[in-house]
Amino acid sequence: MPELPEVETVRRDLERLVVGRTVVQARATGRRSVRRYGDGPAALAAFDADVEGTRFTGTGRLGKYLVLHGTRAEDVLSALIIHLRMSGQLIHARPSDPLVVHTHVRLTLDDGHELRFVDPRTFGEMWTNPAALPDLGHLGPDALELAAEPRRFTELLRSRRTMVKALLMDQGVVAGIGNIYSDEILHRARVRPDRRGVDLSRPAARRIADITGEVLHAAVDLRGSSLSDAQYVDLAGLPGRAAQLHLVYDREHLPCASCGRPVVRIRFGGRSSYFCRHCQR
DNA sequence: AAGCACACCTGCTAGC
DNA sequence: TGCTAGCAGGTGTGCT
Repeated sequence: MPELPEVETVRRDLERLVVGRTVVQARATGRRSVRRYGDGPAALAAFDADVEGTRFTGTGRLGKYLVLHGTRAEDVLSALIIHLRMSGQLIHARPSDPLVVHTHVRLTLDDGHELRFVDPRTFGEMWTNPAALPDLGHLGPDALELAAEPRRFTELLRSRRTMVKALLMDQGVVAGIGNIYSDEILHRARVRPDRRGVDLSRPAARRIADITGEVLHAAVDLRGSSLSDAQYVDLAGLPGRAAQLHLVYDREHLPCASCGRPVVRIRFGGRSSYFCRHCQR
């Protein structure tokens, strides 16, 4: 579920509530959430030992990956890397707060709070990297960073044969955009999702580059998009309000905000894509 | 290169 | 009312 604006909202909450705190106890109970430590029972203890004693010193984000930088007692740098995938949530809770089902990791902090990882579908994961910088080399530039260089973004889009929606969602091309925001960006840029990058006019590619920044910043300002199932919530468990900005996503048959014709949904690479046949060319 | 299909999971809902 | 098929914000692999 979470794309860049949702992950960025969680990062800002972590910066405020978790940075400066030390993990006095780590308790992983969900093996799949810490699967990089192996698939046996020892994986849970290995994760716990890795994280316990870490003092969080800062936060980072690359695309949809969250990074909690930290140091251990012996001044060893480490980074806790978290990907929420489809259904993961990080929740800042009190120990007395009831444990919801699918709580897979609990980190007890030295201020008495807990940082909990909740993930029904168990696609999400967390792991530590001994280096200060996590191994996220397969990712392209972060979408907000690339949007700040619109000429570079424009030429990148026009250099590829791939259909532009797939390009925007390719984390190796630009990191942080998923199914919701790619549809919203392409609608505002008036470009069909199945148009090929090389076939984009320079003005059309430039619109995508400029609008990417606008859409993502606006969504961050409203603390991310929570849909009807409320799977995405912030660190306090509260939904974001950015879904009120959606013009096409999950709006099949509803009128296009520009022309009034119905928004259509097509299957595209195995997932739904929403757009306006009249306004997007 | 690029485009599929599929795998990984649980939960919700639309339709029968 | 109750079952089931289909679908969901993501990513990785492996095959044409």
